[in-house]
Amino acid sequence: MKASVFIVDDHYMVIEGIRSLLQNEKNIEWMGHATNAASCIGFLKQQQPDVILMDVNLPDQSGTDLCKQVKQLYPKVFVIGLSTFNQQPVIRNMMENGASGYLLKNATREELLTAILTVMAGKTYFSAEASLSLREQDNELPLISRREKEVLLLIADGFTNAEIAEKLFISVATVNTHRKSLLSKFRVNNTAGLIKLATRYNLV
Amino acid sequence: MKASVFIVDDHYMVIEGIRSLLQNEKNIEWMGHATNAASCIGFLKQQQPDVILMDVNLPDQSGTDLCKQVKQLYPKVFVIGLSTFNQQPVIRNMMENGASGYLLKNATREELLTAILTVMAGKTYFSAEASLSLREQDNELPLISRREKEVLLLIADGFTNAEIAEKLFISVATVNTHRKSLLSKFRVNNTAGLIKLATRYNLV
DNA sequence: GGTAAAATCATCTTTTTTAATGATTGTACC
DNA sequence: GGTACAATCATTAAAAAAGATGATTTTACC
Repeated sequence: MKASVFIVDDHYMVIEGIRSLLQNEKNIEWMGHATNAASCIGFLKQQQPDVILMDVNLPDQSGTDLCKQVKQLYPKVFVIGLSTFNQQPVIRNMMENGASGYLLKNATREELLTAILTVMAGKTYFSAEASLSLREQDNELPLISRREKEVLLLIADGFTNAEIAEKLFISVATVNTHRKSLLSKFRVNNTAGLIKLATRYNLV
Repeated sequence: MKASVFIVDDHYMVIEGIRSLLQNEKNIEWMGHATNAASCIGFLKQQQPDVILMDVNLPDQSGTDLCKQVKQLYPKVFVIGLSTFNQQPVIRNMMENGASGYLLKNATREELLTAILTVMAGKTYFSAEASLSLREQDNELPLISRREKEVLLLIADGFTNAEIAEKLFISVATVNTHRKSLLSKFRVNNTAGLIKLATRYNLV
Protein backbone atom coordinates (compact mmCIF):
# COMPACT_ATOMS: atom_id res chain seq x y z
CA MET A 1 0.00 0.00 0.00
CA LYS A 2 1.37 3.31 -1.14
CA ALA A 3 1.49 6.42 1.00
CA SER A 4 0.54 9.53 -0.91
CA VAL A 5 2.49 12.59 0.20
CA PHE A 6 1.91 16.29 -0.29
CA ILE A 7 4.19 19.09 0.84
CA VAL A 8 3.54 22.68 1.87
CA ASP A 9 6.66 24.79 2.11
CA ASP A 10 7.58 28.15 0.70
CA HIS A 11 11.13 27.10 -0.15
CA TYR A 12 11.57 25.52 -3.54
CA MET A 13 14.88 24.07 -2.50
CA VAL A 14 13.23 22.13 0.29
CA ILE A 15 10.37 20.95 -1.90
CA GLU A 16 12.81 19.86 -4.55
CA GLY A 17 15.00 18.21 -1.94
CA ILE A 18 12.19 16.16 -0.48
CA ARG A 19 10.92 15.24 -3.92
CA SER A 20 14.37 14.08 -4.85
CA LEU A 21 14.75 12.11 -1.64
CA LEU A 22 11.42 10.34 -2.13
CA GLN A 23 11.32 9.91 -5.88
CA ASN A 24 12.69 6.39 -6.04
CA GLU A 25 10.62 5.07 -3.19
CA LYS A 26 8.05 2.74 -4.60
CA ASN A 27 5.73 2.88 -1.60
CA ILE A 28 5.56 6.66 -1.69
CA GLU A 29 3.38 8.51 -4.13
CA TRP A 30 4.27 12.17 -4.69
CA MET A 31 1.09 14.20 -4.97
CA GLY A 32 2.61 17.63 -5.43
CA HIS A 33 3.29 20.72 -3.43
CA ALA A 34 2.00 24.11 -2.37
CA THR A 35 4.04 27.12 -1.35
CA ASN A 36 1.43 28.66 0.91
CA ALA A 37 -1.51 27.80 3.13
CA ALA A 38 -4.20 29.05 0.77
CA SER A 39 -3.16 26.87 -2.15
CA CYS A 40 -2.76 23.94 0.19
CA ILE A 41 -6.39 24.28 1.22
CA GLY A 42 -7.28 24.66 -2.45
CA PHE A 43 -5.52 21.43 -3.29
CA LEU A 44 -7.23 19.53 -0.48
CA LYS A 45 -10.63 20.45 -1.87
CA GLN A 46 -9.74 18.40 -4.95
CA GLN A 47 -7.99 15.47 -3.35
CA GLN A 48 -6.53 14.35 -0.03
CA PRO A 49 -3.13 12.84 0.43
CA ASP A 50 -2.37 10.40 3.24
CA VAL A 51 0.35 12.61 4.65
CA ILE A 52 1.11 16.32 4.46
CA LEU A 53 4.60 17.55 5.23
CA MET A 54 3.94 21.03 6.51
CA ASP A 55 6.43 23.83 7.09
CA VAL A 56 5.60 25.65 10.31
CA ASN A 57 6.48 29.03 8.80
CA LEU A 58 4.35 29.85 5.80
CA PRO A 59 4.04 33.22 4.13
CA ASP A 60 0.29 33.69 4.48
CA GLN A 61 -0.43 32.03 7.84
CA SER A 62 1.31 30.02 10.47
CA GLY A 63 1.74 26.31 9.97
CA THR A 64 0.07 25.67 13.30
CA ASP A 65 -3.09 27.43 12.17
CA LEU A 66 -3.06 25.61 8.87
CA CYS A 67 -2.61 22.31 10.68
CA LYS A 68 -5.62 22.98 12.88
CA GLN A 69 -7.71 23.90 9.86
CA VAL A 70 -6.65 20.87 7.86
CA LYS A 71 -7.37 18.48 10.73
CA GLN A 72 -10.83 20.03 11.18
CA LEU A 73 -11.71 19.69 7.51
CA TYR A 74 -9.96 16.39 6.83
CA PRO A 75 -9.33 14.51 10.06
CA LYS A 76 -7.95 11.48 8.25
CA VAL A 77 -5.03 13.35 6.73
CA PHE A 78 -1.87 13.00 8.76
CA VAL A 79 0.25 16.11 9.21
CA ILE A 80 3.98 16.13 9.87
CA GLY A 81 5.43 19.47 11.01
CA LEU A 82 8.60 20.57 9.28
CA SER A 83 10.98 23.25 10.43
CA THR A 84 14.57 24.34 10.58
CA PHE A 85 14.10 25.17 14.22
CA ASN A 86 14.00 22.86 17.12
CA GLN A 87 11.76 24.94 19.34
CA GLN A 88 9.80 23.14 21.98
CA PRO A 89 6.88 25.61 22.06
CA VAL A 90 6.41 25.40 18.32
CA ILE A 91 6.51 21.63 18.36
CA ARG A 92 3.99 21.48 21.19
CA ASN A 93 1.76 23.87 19.35
CA MET A 94 1.75 21.72 16.23
CA MET A 95 1.00 18.60 18.22
CA GLU A 96 -1.84 20.31 20.08
CA ASN A 97 -3.29 21.26 16.73
CA GLY A 98 -3.38 17.68 15.58
CA ALA A 99 -0.04 17.03 13.94
CA SER A 100 1.22 13.45 13.98
CA GLY A 101 4.89 14.21 13.96
CA TYR A 102 7.70 16.70 13.70
CA LEU A 103 10.78 16.67 11.52
CA LEU A 104 13.73 19.02 11.28
CA LYS A 105 14.94 20.01 7.86
CA ASN A 106 18.29 18.41 8.47
CA ALA A 107 16.53 15.03 8.54
CA THR A 108 18.06 12.26 6.47
CA ARG A 109 16.20 10.28 3.82
CA GLU A 110 15.83 7.43 6.31
CA GLU A 111 14.29 9.70 8.92
CA LEU A 112 11.90 11.13 6.38
CA LEU A 113 10.75 7.67 5.29
CA THR A 114 10.45 6.42 8.84
CA ALA A 115 8.40 9.46 9.76
CA ILE A 116 5.96 8.98 6.89
CA LEU A 117 5.53 5.26 7.55
CA THR A 118 5.18 5.79 11.29
CA VAL A 119 2.41 8.35 11.05
CA MET A 120 0.67 6.26 8.37
CA ALA A 121 0.48 3.54 11.00
CA GLY A 122 -1.37 5.98 13.23
CA LYS A 123 1.57 6.58 15.50
CA THR A 124 3.47 9.77 16.16
CA TYR A 125 7.01 10.46 15.04
CA PHE A 126 9.56 12.94 16.35
CA SER A 127 13.02 13.38 14.96
CA ALA A 128 15.69 12.57 17.51
CA GLU A 129 16.55 16.20 18.16
CA ALA A 130 12.92 17.24 18.43
CA SER A 131 12.08 14.58 20.99
CA LEU A 132 15.20 15.49 22.91
CA SER A 133 14.12 19.09 23.10
CA LEU A 134 10.62 18.02 24.15
CA ARG A 135 12.11 16.27 27.13
CA GLU A 136 13.92 19.39 28.28
CA GLN A 137 11.90 20.81 31.09
CA ASP A 138 13.47 24.21 31.43
CA ASN A 139 12.46 25.74 28.15
CA GLU A 140 8.82 24.98 28.67
CA LEU A 141 6.29 27.45 27.35
CA PRO A 142 4.41 29.10 30.19
CA LEU A 143 0.65 28.82 29.98
CA ILE A 144 -0.62 32.35 29.63
CA SER A 145 -4.20 33.47 29.26
CA ARG A 146 -5.68 35.28 26.29
CA ARG A 147 -5.69 38.59 28.08
CA GLU A 148 -2.15 38.15 29.31
CA LYS A 149 -1.03 37.55 25.77
CA GLU A 150 -2.73 40.74 24.59
CA VAL A 151 -0.93 42.67 27.28
CA LEU A 152 2.35 40.95 26.43
CA LEU A 153 2.12 41.99 22.80
CA LEU A 154 1.47 45.60 23.75
CA ILE A 155 4.35 45.60 26.20
CA ALA A 156 6.60 44.26 23.46
CA ASP A 157 5.47 47.09 21.23
CA GLY A 158 6.84 49.50 23.79
CA PHE A 159 3.59 50.77 25.30
CA THR A 160 3.47 51.74 28.97
CA ASN A 161 0.91 50.37 31.39
CA ALA A 162 -1.10 53.56 31.09
CA GLU A 163 -1.21 53.33 27.30
CA ILE A 164 -2.11 49.67 27.40
CA ALA A 165 -4.91 50.37 29.87
CA GLU A 166 -6.30 52.97 27.51
CA LYS A 167 -6.12 50.65 24.53
CA LEU A 168 -7.82 47.75 26.28
CA PHE A 169 -10.36 49.90 28.15
CA ILE A 170 -9.28 48.57 31.51
CA SER A 171 -7.61 50.16 34.52
CA VAL A 172 -3.88 50.57 34.93
CA ALA A 173 -4.08 48.39 38.01
CA THR A 174 -5.38 45.52 35.93
CA VAL A 175 -2.67 45.91 33.34
CA ASN A 176 -0.19 45.87 36.17
CA THR A 177 -1.65 42.65 37.50
CA HIS A 178 -1.37 40.99 34.10
CA ARG A 179 2.14 42.30 33.69
CA LYS A 180 3.25 40.94 37.01
CA SER A 181 1.58 37.64 36.31
CA LEU A 182 3.56 37.47 33.06
CA LEU A 183 6.82 38.15 34.87
CA SER A 184 5.97 35.46 37.34
CA LYS A 185 4.94 32.89 34.74
CA PHE A 186 8.04 33.47 32.66
CA ARG A 187 10.16 33.44 35.82
CA VAL A 188 11.90 36.69 34.97
CA ASN A 189 12.16 39.83 37.03
CA ASN A 190 11.89 42.60 34.51
CA THR A 191 10.62 43.59 31.11
CA ALA A 192 13.87 42.93 29.30
CA GLY A 193 13.91 39.28 30.31
CA LEU A 194 10.23 38.97 29.51
CA ILE A 195 10.55 40.25 25.96
CA LYS A 196 13.67 38.25 25.27
CA LEU A 197 11.99 35.03 26.34
CA ALA A 198 8.74 35.84 24.58
CA THR A 199 10.66 36.46 21.38
CA ARG A 200 12.45 33.18 21.77
CA TYR A 201 9.08 31.47 22.14
CA ASN A 202 7.84 33.20 19.01
CA LEU A 203 5.06 34.92 20.91
CA VAL A 204 5.93 38.39 19.75
CA MET B 1 33.34 26.75 -19.27
CA LYS B 2 31.84 24.92 -16.36
CA ALA B 3 31.21 26.47 -12.97
CA SER B 4 32.08 24.14 -10.12
CA VAL B 5 29.73 24.49 -7.18
CA PHE B 6 30.02 23.40 -3.56
CA ILE B 7 27.39 23.79 -0.87
CA VAL B 8 27.59 24.22 2.90
CA ASP B 9 24.27 23.79 4.65
CA ASP B 10 23.22 21.72 7.61
CA HIS B 11 19.89 20.74 6.05
CA TYR B 12 19.98 17.64 3.90
CA MET B 13 16.73 18.60 2.28
CA VAL B 14 18.21 21.85 1.02
CA ILE B 15 21.41 20.20 -0.19
CA GLU B 16 19.41 17.56 -1.96
CA GLY B 17 17.09 20.20 -3.40
CA ILE B 18 19.89 22.27 -4.85
CA ARG B 19 21.62 19.20 -6.19
CA SER B 20 18.43 18.14 -7.86
CA LEU B 21 17.86 21.61 -9.30
CA LEU B 22 21.36 21.75 -10.74
CA GLN B 23 21.95 18.16 -11.77
CA ASN B 24 20.92 18.50 -15.39
CA GLU B 25 22.76 21.75 -15.98
CA LYS B 26 25.68 21.01 -18.23
CA ASN B 27 27.63 24.13 -17.33
CA ILE B 28 27.45 23.38 -13.62
CA GLU B 29 29.71 20.87 -12.00
CA TRP B 30 28.60 19.59 -8.58
CA MET B 31 31.58 19.26 -6.30
CA GLY B 32 29.82 18.08 -3.18
CA HIS B 33 28.60 19.41 0.11
CA ALA B 34 29.44 19.95 3.75
CA THR B 35 27.04 20.21 6.65
CA ASN B 36 29.22 22.40 8.83
CA ALA B 37 31.96 25.01 8.68
CA ALA B 38 34.77 22.72 9.79
CA SER B 39 34.27 20.16 7.07
CA CYS B 40 33.86 22.94 4.53
CA ILE B 41 37.32 24.24 5.43
CA GLY B 42 38.59 20.67 5.28
CA PHE B 43 37.24 20.24 1.78
CA LEU B 44 38.78 23.50 0.60
CA LYS B 45 42.21 22.29 1.63
CA GLN B 46 41.88 19.57 -0.99
CA GLN B 47 40.23 21.50 -3.78
CA GLN B 48 38.53 24.80 -4.48
CA PRO B 49 35.23 25.22 -6.25
CA ASP B 50 34.41 28.33 -8.25
CA VAL B 51 31.35 29.05 -6.16
CA ILE B 52 30.27 28.12 -2.64
CA LEU B 53 26.61 28.32 -1.68
CA MET B 54 26.79 29.02 2.02
CA ASP B 55 24.01 28.85 4.58
CA VAL B 56 24.29 31.76 7.01
CA ASN B 57 23.28 29.57 9.95
CA LEU B 58 25.63 26.69 10.49
CA PRO B 59 25.84 24.47 13.55
CA ASP B 60 29.48 25.10 14.47
CA GLN B 61 29.96 28.74 13.50
CA SER B 62 28.11 31.54 11.78
CA GLY B 63 28.08 31.68 8.00
CA THR B 64 29.41 35.22 8.13
CA ASP B 65 32.51 34.09 10.01
CA LEU B 66 33.04 31.18 7.67
CA CYS B 67 32.68 33.50 4.69
CA LYS B 68 35.35 35.82 6.05
CA GLN B 69 37.65 32.89 6.68
CA VAL B 70 37.13 31.38 3.24
CA LYS B 71 37.77 34.69 1.48
CA GLN B 72 40.98 35.18 3.44
CA LEU B 73 42.29 31.74 2.59
CA TYR B 74 40.96 31.49 -0.95
CA PRO B 75 40.13 34.94 -2.33
CA LYS B 76 39.25 33.59 -5.76
CA VAL B 77 36.36 31.48 -4.49
CA PHE B 78 33.03 33.23 -4.83
CA VAL B 79 30.60 32.91 -1.94
CA ILE B 80 26.83 33.21 -2.23
CA GLY B 81 24.96 33.57 1.07
CA LEU B 82 21.93 31.38 1.52
CA SER B 83 19.19 31.79 4.06
CA THR B 84 15.52 31.41 4.79
CA PHE B 85 15.50 34.88 6.28
CA ASN B 86 15.47 38.15 4.52
CA GLN B 87 17.24 40.18 7.17
CA GLN B 88 19.05 43.27 6.10
CA PRO B 89 21.69 43.19 8.84
CA VAL B 90 22.60 39.59 8.04
CA ILE B 91 22.84 40.31 4.33
CA ARG B 92 25.03 43.35 4.95
CA ASN B 93 27.22 41.31 7.22
CA MET B 94 27.78 38.64 4.59
CA MET B 95 28.60 41.21 1.94
CA GLU B 96 31.03 43.00 4.24
CA ASN B 97 32.77 39.68 4.77
CA GLY B 98 33.32 39.23 1.08
CA ALA B 99 30.25 37.41 -0.20
CA SER B 100 29.35 37.96 -3.84
CA GLY B 101 25.64 37.46 -3.51
CA TYR B 102 22.68 36.49 -1.41
CA LEU B 103 19.89 34.07 -2.14
CA LEU B 104 16.77 33.13 -0.22
CA LYS B 105 15.86 29.49 0.05
CA ASN B 106 12.65 30.06 -1.80
CA ALA B 107 14.69 30.88 -4.91
CA THR B 108 13.64 29.18 -8.14
CA ARG B 109 15.96 27.13 -10.32
CA GLU B 110 16.33 30.11 -12.66
CA GLU B 111 17.35 32.41 -9.81
CA LEU B 112 19.86 29.91 -8.58
CA LEU B 113 21.44 29.57 -12.02
CA THR B 114 21.46 33.30 -12.62
CA ALA B 115 23.09 33.85 -9.26
CA ILE B 116 25.86 31.36 -9.95
CA LEU B 117 26.57 32.71 -13.43
CA THR B 118 26.45 36.32 -12.25
CA VAL B 119 28.96 35.88 -9.47
CA MET B 120 31.18 33.78 -11.77
CA ALA B 121 31.35 36.86 -13.98
CA GLY B 122 32.69 38.79 -11.01
CA LYS B 123 29.47 40.63 -10.36
CA THR B 124 27.20 40.54 -7.32
CA TYR B 125 23.78 38.98 -7.23
CA PHE B 126 20.88 39.55 -4.88
CA SER B 127 17.58 37.79 -5.04
CA ALA B 128 14.72 40.17 -5.72
CA GLU B 129 13.46 40.10 -2.14
CA ALA B 130 16.91 40.53 -0.67
CA SER B 131 17.71 43.58 -2.75
CA LEU B 132 14.31 44.99 -1.90
CA SER B 133 14.99 44.65 1.79
CA LEU B 134 18.42 46.23 1.33
CA ARG B 135 16.75 49.30 -0.11
CA GLU B 136 14.43 49.68 2.85
CA GLN B 137 15.82 52.44 4.94
CA ASP B 138 13.70 52.01 8.01
CA ASN B 139 14.95 48.65 9.16
CA GLU B 140 18.51 49.82 9.12
CA LEU B 141 20.75 48.57 11.85
CA PRO B 142 21.76 51.36 14.20
CA LEU B 143 25.50 51.82 14.58
CA ILE B 144 26.27 51.07 18.21
CA SER B 145 29.63 51.08 19.91
CA ARG B 146 31.37 48.09 21.46
CA ARG B 147 30.53 49.21 24.95
CA GLU B 148 26.93 49.91 24.08
CA LYS B 149 26.61 46.42 22.73
CA GLU B 150 27.99 44.95 25.95
CA VAL B 151 25.43 46.89 27.93
CA LEU B 152 22.68 45.88 25.54
CA LEU B 153 23.44 42.19 25.99
CA LEU B 154 23.34 42.54 29.76
CA ILE B 155 20.08 44.46 29.64
CA ALA B 156 18.63 41.70 27.47
CA ASP B 157 19.71 39.18 30.08
CA GLY B 158 17.54 40.98 32.58
CA PHE B 159 20.18 42.73 34.65
CA THR B 160 19.46 46.13 36.19
CA ASN B 161 21.74 49.13 35.74
CA ALA B 162 23.23 48.56 39.16
CA GLU B 163 24.07 44.95 38.34
CA ILE B 164 25.50 45.87 34.97
CA ALA B 165 27.65 48.57 36.56
CA GLU B 166 29.04 46.01 38.94
CA LYS B 167 29.79 43.53 36.19
CA LEU B 168 31.55 46.05 33.99
CA PHE B 169 33.32 47.84 36.83
CA ILE B 170 31.85 51.20 35.87
CA SER B 171 29.44 53.54 37.60
CA VAL B 172 25.67 53.27 37.37
CA ALA B 173 25.65 56.69 35.76
CA THR B 174 27.73 55.43 32.88
CA VAL B 175 25.54 52.42 32.37
CA ASN B 176 22.64 54.81 32.31
CA THR B 177 24.29 56.92 29.65
CA HIS B 178 24.86 53.89 27.45
CA ARG B 179 21.35 52.73 28.03
CA LYS B 180 19.90 56.07 27.00
CA SER B 181 22.13 56.19 23.99
CA LEU B 182 20.80 52.76 22.99
CA LEU B 183 17.20 53.90 23.36
CA SER B 184 17.97 56.92 21.27
CA LYS B 185 19.83 55.05 18.54
CA PHE B 186 17.11 52.44 18.24
CA ARG B 187 14.48 55.18 18.31
CA VAL B 188 12.45 53.51 21.03
CA ASN B 189 11.39 54.86 24.38
CA ASN B 190 11.70 51.94 26.73
CA THR B 191 13.40 48.66 27.38
CA ALA B 192 10.68 46.54 25.84
CA GLY B 193 11.00 48.20 22.45
CA LEU B 194 14.77 48.03 22.66
CA ILE B 195 14.91 44.31 23.30
CA LYS B 196 12.31 43.55 20.68
CA LEU B 197 14.25 45.44 18.02
CA ALA B 198 17.61 44.09 19.13
CA THR B 199 16.22 40.58 18.88
CA ARG B 200 14.91 41.30 15.42
CA TYR B 201 18.38 42.48 14.42
CA ASN B 202 19.86 39.30 15.86
CA LEU B 203 21.99 41.24 18.32
CA VAL B 204 20.81 39.31 21.35
C1' DG C 1 -24.99 24.74 41.75
C1' DG C 2 -20.31 24.48 42.95
C1' DT C 3 -15.47 25.04 41.67
C1' DA C 4 -11.54 26.85 39.33
C1' DA C 5 -9.50 30.03 36.68
C1' DA C 6 -9.55 34.44 34.40
C1' DA C 7 -10.26 39.16 34.53
C1' DT C 8 -11.07 43.00 36.95
C1' DC C 9 -9.63 46.79 40.37
C1' DA C 10 -7.39 48.91 44.64
C1' DT C 11 -3.65 50.53 47.90
C1' DC C 12 0.86 51.07 49.19
C1' DT C 13 6.07 50.87 49.03
C1' DT C 14 10.35 50.31 46.85
C1' DT C 15 13.16 49.96 43.00
C1' DT C 16 14.22 51.02 38.43
C1' DT C 17 13.97 53.47 34.41
C1' DT C 18 13.55 57.56 31.69
C1' DA C 19 14.68 62.41 30.85
C1' DA C 20 17.40 66.54 30.68
C1' DT C 21 22.03 68.60 30.99
C1' DG C 22 26.67 69.10 31.54
C1' DA C 23 31.43 67.81 31.98
C1' DT C 24 36.01 65.25 31.65
C1' DT C 25 39.21 62.02 29.65
C1' DG C 26 41.06 59.10 26.14
C1' DT C 27 41.61 57.58 21.44
C1' DA C 28 41.61 57.57 16.43
C1' DC C 29 42.21 60.07 12.35
C1' DC C 30 43.35 63.72 9.09
C1' DG D 1 47.03 70.22 16.66
C1' DG D 2 42.27 70.04 15.85
C1' DT D 3 38.02 67.36 15.33
C1' DA D 4 34.98 63.67 16.28
C1' DC D 5 33.54 60.18 18.98
C1' DA D 6 33.66 56.80 22.67
C1' DA D 7 33.61 56.23 27.39
C1' DT D 8 33.45 57.93 31.67
C1' DC D 9 30.80 60.22 35.68
C1' DA D 10 27.44 63.56 38.08
C1' DT D 11 22.91 65.79 39.66
C1' DT D 12 18.17 66.21 39.78
C1' DA D 13 13.44 65.07 38.82
C1' DA D 14 9.49 62.66 36.96
C1' DA D 15 7.55 58.46 35.26
C1' DA D 16 7.17 53.73 35.20
C1' DA D 17 7.72 49.17 36.78
C1' DA D 18 8.10 45.74 40.37
C1' DG D 19 6.63 43.58 44.75
C1' DA D 20 3.08 42.47 48.16
C1' DT D 21 -1.77 41.62 49.32
C1' DG D 22 -6.50 41.39 49.01
C1' DA D 23 -10.97 41.49 46.93
C1' DT D 24 -14.93 41.25 43.46
C1' DT D 25 -17.00 39.73 39.23
C1' DT D 26 -17.12 36.76 34.96
C1' DT D 27 -16.61 32.81 32.58
C1' DA D 28 -16.04 27.94 31.67
C1' DC D 29 -16.73 23.43 33.04
C1' DC D 30 -18.24 19.34 35.59
